[in-house]
Amino acid sequence: MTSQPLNIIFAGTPEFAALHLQALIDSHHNVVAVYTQPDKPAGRGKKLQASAVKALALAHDIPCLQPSSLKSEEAQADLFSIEADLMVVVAYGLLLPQAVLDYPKLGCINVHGSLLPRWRGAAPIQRAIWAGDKETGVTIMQMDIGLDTGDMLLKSSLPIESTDTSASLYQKLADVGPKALLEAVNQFNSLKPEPQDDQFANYAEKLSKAEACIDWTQSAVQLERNVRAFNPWPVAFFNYDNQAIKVWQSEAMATSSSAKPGTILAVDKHTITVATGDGALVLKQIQLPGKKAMSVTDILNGKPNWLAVGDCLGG
RNA sequence: CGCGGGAUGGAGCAGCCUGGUAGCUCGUUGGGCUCAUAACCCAAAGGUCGUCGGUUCAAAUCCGGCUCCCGCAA
Repeated sequence: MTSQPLNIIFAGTPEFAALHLQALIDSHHNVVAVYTQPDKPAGRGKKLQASAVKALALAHDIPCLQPSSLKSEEAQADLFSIEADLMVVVAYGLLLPQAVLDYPKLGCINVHGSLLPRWRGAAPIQRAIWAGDKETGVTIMQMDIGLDTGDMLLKSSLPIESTDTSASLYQKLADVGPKALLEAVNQFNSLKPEPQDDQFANYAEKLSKAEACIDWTQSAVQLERNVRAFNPWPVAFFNYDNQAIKVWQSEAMATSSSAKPGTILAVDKHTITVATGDGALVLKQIQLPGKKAMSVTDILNGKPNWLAVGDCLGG
């Protein structure tokens, strides 16, 4: 059962990647080096912040490299000086040139957060929710020069619940992903690479702040998905009283109102119902700038005459 | 030193500018009304006003330090 220990180079950046790195560290394989993006100013103080992957690498005394690109000969020379059988890439954020892909004896494999060929690209998990998919998963693939186009080695799927947010789905995939990765690494030689059928491929475009701004002319069903897909980032929001108000929890309701999209149709103790292009969106948990997310009940307790029936919310 | 908001009974807020009995909307508990209720009426409990220090006869309120939370920007 236990396969030959492999010398592995790991490349990744955020928390999701770190969990995969942890799994490899805990395995009988050797993580000989870690690649991650350069520290960037982040957070409130503009302080340089190390990635989750870097933090984990340092904690385990694994050499950590942070080139801003792998295209330069210099960066590649560093890489080629590391003896490795396999390179594992998870949410790294940098493109790997052909020379890098060819370097490890077993090539480079990638853990991708969707059931390829669906949702190739940057935001597969979020886009699956955004599109209303019923199922998603992770795909382990042999990387090639294209964007998430390599041959698939192993898939693991799971259902998307109607209450799943990108945050919750990340968490679920963070459980499935590392297991699938270990399985793939351990049984690497017996896996049969399966080409992707381009016919079913689509691209998971990166989420943007602009996209999170609620367009009330869209359908309530779509907006409700946006709320879940854009959680925890960038978080769906609307404008009211010169403030950007984030929506953390909502519900789509079928109604046939002729009110202008964005109009508040009803306010009760626990919810605010807003007209959309198709149906109504019931707001349940929202957040004001400078405040924590709170239930509509709490907001209304503090600001009784705010958000009243008839008011029109901006997009 | 990137910009900014905030910390007040269990929750959400007001009060701070113009120091002097801590208020509102809820929740909780008890009672009443009702066929009934998450509705309504009455009553009660519950707060060292984030923390440390300063000014003052007197500080939630003015001044300074600290901790924590959050929005923007990245």
